[in-house]
Amino acid sequence: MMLKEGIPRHTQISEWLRDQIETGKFKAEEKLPSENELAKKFDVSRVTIRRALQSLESEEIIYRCQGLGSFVSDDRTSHNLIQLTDFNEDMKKAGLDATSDVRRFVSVDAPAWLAKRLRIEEGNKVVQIDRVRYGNGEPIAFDSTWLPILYGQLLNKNDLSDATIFDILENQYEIPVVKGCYRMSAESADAELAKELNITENTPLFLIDRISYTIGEKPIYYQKRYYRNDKVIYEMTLERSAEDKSSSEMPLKEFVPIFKSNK
Amino acid sequence: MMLKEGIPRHTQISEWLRDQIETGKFKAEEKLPSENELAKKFDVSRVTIRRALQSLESEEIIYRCQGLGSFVSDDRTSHNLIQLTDFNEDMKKAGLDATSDVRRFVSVDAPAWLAKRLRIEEGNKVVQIDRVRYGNGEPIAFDSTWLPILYGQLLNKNDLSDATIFDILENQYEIPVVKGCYRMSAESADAELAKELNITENTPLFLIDRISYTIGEKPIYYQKRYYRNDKVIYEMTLERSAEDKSSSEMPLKEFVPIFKSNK
DNA sequence: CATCAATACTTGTTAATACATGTTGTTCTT
DNA sequence: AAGAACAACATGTATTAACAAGTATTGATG
Repeated sequence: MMLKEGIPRHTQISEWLRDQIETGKFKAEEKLPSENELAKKFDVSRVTIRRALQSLESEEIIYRCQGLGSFVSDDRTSHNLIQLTDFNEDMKKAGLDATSDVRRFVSVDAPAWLAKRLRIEEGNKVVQIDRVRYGNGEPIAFDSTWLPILYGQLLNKNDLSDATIFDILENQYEIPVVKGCYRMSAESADAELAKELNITENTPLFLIDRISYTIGEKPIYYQKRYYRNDKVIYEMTLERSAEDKSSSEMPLKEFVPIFKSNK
Repeated sequence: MMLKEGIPRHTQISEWLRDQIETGKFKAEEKLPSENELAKKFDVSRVTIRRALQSLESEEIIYRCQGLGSFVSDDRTSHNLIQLTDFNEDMKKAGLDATSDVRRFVSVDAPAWLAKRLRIEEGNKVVQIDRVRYGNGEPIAFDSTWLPILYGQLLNKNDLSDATIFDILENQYEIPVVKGCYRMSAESADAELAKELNITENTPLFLIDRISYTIGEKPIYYQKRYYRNDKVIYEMTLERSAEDKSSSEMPLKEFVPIFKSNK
């Protein structure tokens, strides 16, 4: 096995292992080659192998047992991290077919409350996009998104049926979303929401309110999404590790929307 | 500096450093002694010191710069961890005075939906506790808590004005909460909720639904808490680290209730 | 005075080596 | 057949050694 120059060997080895695990060459709970075998394979010292394995261990990608070996962790679902997902991904995970209808695609003057969130001047132009989101053809959510004209101009009404805003900005224009600030609350459906979501007026809706930022704490868009309360619940799990009973800090294991079935 | 036997030196050294940092002997952004200095101080090899520092680095308690040294991290607020807090703590952080009125403290037969959540048999006795929660004297939330009789008998109506259930079980009876599963949704206020929270009927409320577990995945209690939507918003922030732009996984930085002021 | 080179410090990488400790299966004994 | 002892192999701990590479200061040079 050849190693490049210029990059630390332990880094290359842990990257190689990470890749093998991610692509399924080493499966969950499978035993990895022993330290000595790996050392021989890469022609490095055992210390270097251990350095590589330590990285993976601290990321909880593998775990190790003295006398037994190193193994691929099973709960690869979350390493204290949660995924920032968009609507389509969430739906796909839930096994639902995601579609959306664009109901409004206009340029408006930013009111004060919006300007503050997007860190722009009041009255500046912003693009507003209103969409109904469907899961298996049924309305699940309604959202309004506001983008500064700078970003809004990059979007095109037609693209939005297939791709998400997240997707387009990140993949087509290399504007990554590096931070998201969510707010959760409840609100009752007004006439428009009731009509679009096919529910009666004043039904309570679950509202997620989000500002997405790109590099340098720069807001990209502000989004308000109203979920049909009978269709989706957000769930999150916190777990305190067995060792550390002292603090009440816990890593978040999951934060996922759960789509309810029709019953 | 003396090291004990039986415990790995690198563990003792990283524990010592962790303690020094936590108790403020080394302050945020302060430079730690160099690896060689530490090696001399503890009379161990530099490799052992590096092993100790690596632990702290992977926990993001310190960071290190080649050529410069090792420094205490500043953002000790959250290391991918979020705190599992109870109502009183949340209120205290927000600078509000937390009080509660116990409205119901009864023993009931567990209906099917509750039995499932608490992993007990349908019809088994559970203790139900309904409380109104106040912040600075104003009603903020209403919650119902159900505990299997095993845990419920440990509680006493009078204790619950001051202490939280969380508190009593963990501190008085050493039953730690090691896991919490939260569900968030919206619901409209029924007559009782409207009366207790001093709002009009059918106002949307923000509902947090929680199962708390102790060691061994054993449910301790199930709680439904209705927050007044005009008083509380839950906020959370996700951040993607600068290096790792590949995955869309982000550590959760905060998940906190925000109490709105009267306006 | 500004610039560059030397140097003294820092952390980073890696090897070679030794022994400790936990796990498992084999083999010898009873 | 059951149990004890052992060997083989796994990871864990720790040392000594050397060199690489980044940072900051110092001092000589133009």
